[in-house]
Formats: sequence, structure tokens, C-alpha cells
Amino acid sequence: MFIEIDFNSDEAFYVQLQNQIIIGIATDMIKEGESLPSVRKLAETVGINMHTVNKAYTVLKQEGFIHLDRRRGAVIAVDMDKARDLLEMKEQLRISLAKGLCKNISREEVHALVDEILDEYRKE
Amino acid sequence: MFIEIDFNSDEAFYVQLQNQIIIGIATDMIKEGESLPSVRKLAETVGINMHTVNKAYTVLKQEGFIHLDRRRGAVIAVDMDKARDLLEMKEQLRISLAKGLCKNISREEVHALVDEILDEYRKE
DNA sequence: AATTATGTTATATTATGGATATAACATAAG
DNA sequence: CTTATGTTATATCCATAATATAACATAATT
Repeated sequence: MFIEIDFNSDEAFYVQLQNQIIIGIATDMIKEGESLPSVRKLAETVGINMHTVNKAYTVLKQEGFIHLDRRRGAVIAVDMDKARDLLEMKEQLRISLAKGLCKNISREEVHALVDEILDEYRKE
Repeated sequence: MFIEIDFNSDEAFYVQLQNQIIIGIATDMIKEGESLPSVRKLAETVGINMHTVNKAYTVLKQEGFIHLDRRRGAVIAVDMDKARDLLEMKEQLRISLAKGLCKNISREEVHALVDEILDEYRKE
């Protein structure tokens, strides 16, 4: 299992789960159609409460990354809607780019950073 | 004053202040060397408590956007350290780009989004 | 010199959200 | 029939956000 909780982080446990699962999907460590462990199993293996895992799964479902059904568990099923997804990413980038502008980070440097990160994800 | 609190937002008041001030700096609405209102004045004009403004200012100081001194108030003074600032932005971009990968947003589309946002900031 | 405004610190209270602990339920799998 | 599953329901504990007062030292103003 590629999921691990940092108990010293100030990030909420359920957010850590979310992010690691999303990175897992992005890097093909877990693929469309495959299942995540049950809420109880994952809770046990990473050492946190069942309800915390359940919350992460619920949010991931709402954001269109997984589909929950009783037979197959938490199945990776990415919901796509280009217009909506682009708008969402735009919102997420706004503050970071404003900070970058303040700090004199150029457009080219941002592009380079984006390429770096995408390359890292593609190689893993 | 370009700062306004959305009392219905789920974002913390002090985070709203932070972000709006950062955007204010990025868009040159407030320039290096100029001062923000005192914690008490800003608190009164936007309708929140003094300590909430103080927290926002304290965080902005720690992140290197303003400098607090007793004579001139909260002065815009952006601290730059390219290596550190680039690393910080990289961390901030990681999750958003992972989400984008899951949703099949291409490198070119991300670059276009970045350009869009930067253009918006530059025109204001 | 006295007053005012400032950032700063301290304490206390309330509300909200994160995390945990049990428990129970309907349903699907074994 | 038993087990495991997602789901729902309470309840408690703790940290954080926000507010309310209060006080203090220092700088600016009068």
C-alpha cells in the first residue's frame, strides 16, 4: 500500500489520504477500475479511525475520483468535465500565482516548474 | 480599501485577508513601501475582530510579504529568495497538477491557464 | 508634558471542525 | 448462516478560529 499518514503533519488525516490517493491515480500506481481497500482495512493498516477514511472516500467521490458501491468497494473512476475541471484548476492556481508575482517569479519559471512536476509524475 | 470579508465563505477570515492582500500586491493595488491600515482600523472597516487582522498580518510577515514596525505600521516589503520561493511554489502546485493529470488536463492546457491568470493580474 | 494611537501580549469564551469510540443497520459475499 | 461491507447515528475530546476585554510599552500628535 502506497498510503501513509504523517502523524506530525498539520494537514488533516483525511486530506492526507485524499492527496495521496490522487497522486496514486496520477502516477498510475492505482488504475481506473481497480479498488482501494475497504474503509475498515485502510483505517487499520494506516493506523487511524474508520470514519476518517470514510470522510476521505466521501470527498473523493464528490470530487469525481472514485465511485463507491457495496460490491466492489471504492473503485477508481475519474469523472471528467473539461470545462469544470479547468475552472477548478484555475481557482486553485490563483493564489499560488499571485504569490509568485509578488516574489518576481516569471511566467517562464512557472512553466518550467509545471513541466518539472509533470515529468516527475510521469516517471514514477 | 480593496479588502472585503465574505462572511458566508468557509475560508477563515484571516486567510481571506492574507489572500486579498497578496493579490493586492501582485496587481500593484498596493506597492512596495506603502502601508496597510492599522490592525484596529482594518478590523473596524471590514467588520471583524482586531486579533483576526493581527493574525493575518503576523502570517504575512512570516511569509515575507510585509514588515511590521511601530512607526509605519504594516509596510509592504517583499522578501525574495528565488530558490526558496520556487520550492514553495512547487509544493503548492503538486496536488493541483496531480488532480489535473487524473482529469486528463494536458501540459499545454496548464500553461494556457497559467498565462490566462497572469494576464488577468497584469491588466488589473 | 499629556494624550492618543499603535503593535503586542494575555486571558477567557464560544463555535466549529477533525478525530476517535461504540453501536447499529441493511446488504452483498463467502 | 456468517462475515464483511458501506452507511448512519451519537457522543466525546481536542485544536483552531473568532470574539471580547484588558493591559502594556512605545511612537506620534497635540
